[in-house]
Amino acid sequence: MPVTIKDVARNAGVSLSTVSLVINNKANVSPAMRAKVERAIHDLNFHPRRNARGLASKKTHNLGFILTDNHFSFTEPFYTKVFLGTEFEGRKHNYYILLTTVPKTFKDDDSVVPRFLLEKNVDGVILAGKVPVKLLEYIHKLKLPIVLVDYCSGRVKTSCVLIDNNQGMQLAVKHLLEHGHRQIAFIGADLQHPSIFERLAGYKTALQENQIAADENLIFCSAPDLGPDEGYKAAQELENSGQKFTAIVAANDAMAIGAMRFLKEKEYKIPSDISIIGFDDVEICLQTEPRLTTIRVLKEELGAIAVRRIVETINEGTKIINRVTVPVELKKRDSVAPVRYD
Amino acid sequence: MPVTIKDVARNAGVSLSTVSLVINNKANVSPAMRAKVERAIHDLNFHPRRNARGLASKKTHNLGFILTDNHFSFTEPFYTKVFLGTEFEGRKHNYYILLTTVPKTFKDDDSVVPRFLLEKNVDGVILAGKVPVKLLEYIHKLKLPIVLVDYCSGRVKTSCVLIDNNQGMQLAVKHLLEHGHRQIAFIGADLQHPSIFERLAGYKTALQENQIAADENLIFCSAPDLGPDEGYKAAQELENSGQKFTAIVAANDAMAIGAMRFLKEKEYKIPSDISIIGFDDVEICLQTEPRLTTIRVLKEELGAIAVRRIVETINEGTKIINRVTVPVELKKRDSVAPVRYD
DNA sequence: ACCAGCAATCGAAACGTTTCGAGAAACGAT
DNA sequence: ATCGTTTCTCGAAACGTTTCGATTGCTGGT
Repeated sequence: MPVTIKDVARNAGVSLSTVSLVINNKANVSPAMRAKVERAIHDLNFHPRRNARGLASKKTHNLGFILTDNHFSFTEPFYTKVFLGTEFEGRKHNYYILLTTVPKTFKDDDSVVPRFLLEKNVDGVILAGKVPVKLLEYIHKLKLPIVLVDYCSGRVKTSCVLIDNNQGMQLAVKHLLEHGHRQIAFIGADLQHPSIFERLAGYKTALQENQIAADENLIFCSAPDLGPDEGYKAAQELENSGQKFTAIVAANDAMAIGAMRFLKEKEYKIPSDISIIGFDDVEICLQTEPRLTTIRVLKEELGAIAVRRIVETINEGTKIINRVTVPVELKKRDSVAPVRYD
Repeated sequence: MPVTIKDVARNAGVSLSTVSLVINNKANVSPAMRAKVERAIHDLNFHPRRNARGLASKKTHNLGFILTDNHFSFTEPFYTKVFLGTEFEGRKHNYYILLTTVPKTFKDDDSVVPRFLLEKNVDGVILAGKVPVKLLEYIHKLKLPIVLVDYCSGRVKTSCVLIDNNQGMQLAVKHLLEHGHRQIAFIGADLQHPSIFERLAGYKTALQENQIAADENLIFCSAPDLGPDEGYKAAQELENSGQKFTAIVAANDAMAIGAMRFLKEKEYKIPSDISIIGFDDVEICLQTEPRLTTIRVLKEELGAIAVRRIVETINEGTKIINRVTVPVELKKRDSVAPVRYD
């Protein structure tokens, strides 16, 4: 019943293989033949089946997108945007994205390995955020192209799409310095994650470049994750520590928002008493009171670049591994004010 | 190189078909044989290829998820959650979800028809929000199972997973009535969308049940979409109209948030001057100032139910069309206060 | 002892493409 | 004219499963 390549061949009076050549835009088919076939394809409204093509060509035209459970729950708005970026870019290249999460304690065990890997149902894999090295090694063994987003592993060499974390945090700190702040606290989390580490590094660099000694007592990185509650607690610790501070930079917006909640509960006025800057520019920043000044990260763009990279390596079979860093910008809003001298 | 069903058959000393029977858990295979085959499968670490299975069985184990461009951009946090609900429930049933958007002016044209439909790469389709009837008819012709989420079409009969909009809005309005409010405005949008229409209906019902005549001058539904900017404008119109009002119910949270922005700019205090209630309970509600009282909708659950329904109809081949309505609850937070008499 | 009926197993075709190598046709150089 | 190339087209095998009908071997009723 459904129209197949056979029907097209018959209708056009050519062989199956010729039709296939036309479909796949291969060279060495005469214009006349091509026209005839295209006519038939159009007349019959033919569309080759993905499954059949996949079996014959060993290409699925799917890409896997993997992140860890905890990244997804704590920083969902961020990674959701990245995913959407892959989805839309994927469509342009005729790829669908299969999304899945893995536990961060991944081990090489069928019950936990993403099904699309077992079933060989993807042509490449994009992984976002810090992912278990075991998983990377597993995928590497499968000989599948890999692109990492917002992470880079020393153990397994892959292409990476990175955020300019260091530069971003420098922008934030310098912005505060320009407003006269000198006691600037940093609240973050697990420094195992390179992105957070880099943000902290950027913080230190910016201070040093302005002849200010980074004070370890103003750095709070004991939180295990990057959620608002962790931000709340970090701000709490900061205040309890008795350290004087006039501004906070947070490792991401979620933490900044949590910190704002704490500060407001304590009757601090933002930004007049305390200035604060986030990182990522998720949508909520526009709805906070005051609206959160932050470092804008082009999240969809990260995903889109990852897709382009992986499609390239699929098509060209090139093994070239590269690393691209996506720039970042300071998005000024209402959570920063000049320091008060009183 | 990769291990196939053939290798398993050889290793277990049985025929291809027997292995297939075991893989698919079919009846009529002796325990002894089953054990032997399972052993071989495990020893060889065999996993059948999705593509090959798909070609032979005409099942892709993919589901399509479609929404319209404008729904996605204006109410992204809502539909993203629904999508995530499908994704996670899909995984439990061994289905992947292929996400795509269509323009709301869909016409039956290859450049716009989702590729997974052309390529016969899904076993069923979930559509969320109001979708073009042309698209429904197109999918219907393909004989694919369809489930609608947060929409129901009179033209094409399908299963639907619905929100109890009417009841939800009644809860909201009654909550305000209990706080003494009598002039309650409704801000919404395009009444062509059944969900919005039902919410408005719930608003009217609640008022009538309390012997209050619904005042058409307090109803603002001219916005084309449901975003914050539309909420802002609706609140503006409301205020410009000169009508007295002490509370607002919004057709969704995004509009409520926009309205709050307007009210704050005009120096109204929320909730002491004006109370406001949203609908959907998206995450931003927790970050607004004050935190937005709203009607909680189980968004992931909507998606999950849709997947279960569609998987049932795929497996059982049943043509049963049903409609399930997911209940809703009032989530009290800080944007409602007793009316002031002054 | 015989046979109907059933359960378990198997062989072969089918699913709808791609791809590879072979053959035919056209061409240019000698 | 002849021959070696190049260009175009085709036939057939291959991809890795599922499925259907056929076959074999049992079971139990007579």
